[in-house]
Amino acid sequence: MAEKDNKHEHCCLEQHNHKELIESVSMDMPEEEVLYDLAELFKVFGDTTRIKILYTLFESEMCVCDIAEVLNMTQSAISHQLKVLKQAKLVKNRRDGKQIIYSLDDGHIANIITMGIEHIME
Amino acid sequence: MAEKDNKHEHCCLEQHNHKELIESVSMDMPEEEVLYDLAELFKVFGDTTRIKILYTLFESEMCVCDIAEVLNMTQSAISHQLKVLKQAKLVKNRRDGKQIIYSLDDGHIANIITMGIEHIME
DNA sequence: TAAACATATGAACAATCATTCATACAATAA
DNA sequence: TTATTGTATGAATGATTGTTCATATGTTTA
Repeated sequence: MAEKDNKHEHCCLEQHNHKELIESVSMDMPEEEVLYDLAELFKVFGDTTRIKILYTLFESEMCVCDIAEVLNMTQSAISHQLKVLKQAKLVKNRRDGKQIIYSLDDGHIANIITMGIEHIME
Repeated sequence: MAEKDNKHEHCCLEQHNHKELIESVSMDMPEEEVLYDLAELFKVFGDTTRIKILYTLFESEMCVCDIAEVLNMTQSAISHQLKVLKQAKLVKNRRDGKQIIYSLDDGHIANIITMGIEHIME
């Protein structure tokens, strides 16, 4: 294997074994792709509008227009965010005549949000 | 109370009771401040560098320089992100001579990340 | 068919963010 | 004290993001 480029300049005078440390960390560190997907997922939860949409859909499935009314936002803004939520597989939709009905698409959503609530409540 | 401004233009012809819907949604919707804090928390998880730092600290407490070496990033970049993690109360630190030792500051971290992993694994 | 309705989407803009660079601060060693 | 080491931080920059506006797509009604 080739030498890795060291972005950090040096390191503190090591009483501990750096090689062992780096090895054991990279053992348990997930693949880069998993880390990326994980961050992308949490990014989706990192916006109040999307959190509100999820809370709204906890109540019941709903068409885009209803969500917009409930949250007092434009149809366009909601539609854009629903697309993000759908790409993250957090919501799904179905057509009912002219309307598109959105609903939650994952059982973990409530758990993830609950965990977050528990943390901020200390 | 004054009239609420309607950002959405109108709404789909309502077979269902909008007032009831809006009422029951706003019943279960958390306070704006909670929603904001919640989104801020998930935002912190929404970056691969910070996720990597958390995974690193799962292994053991560590000084800034070690984290930088393990992740092959500059001390400055790590330090900036540790500040974000600390503000979110996800890590804490203590001084040991010249070094600042960082460690995890919350029991929910592993659970939140695990939930995320479970979702992306479908 | 044309008109109305519900939703989706591309472009534009302002706001936010992660990293880099330079430098400041704090503790120890000489 | 001065030099060195470990960390923090402000400014600058390029990249990303949420909303708005205008418009396109798809469905139903007249």
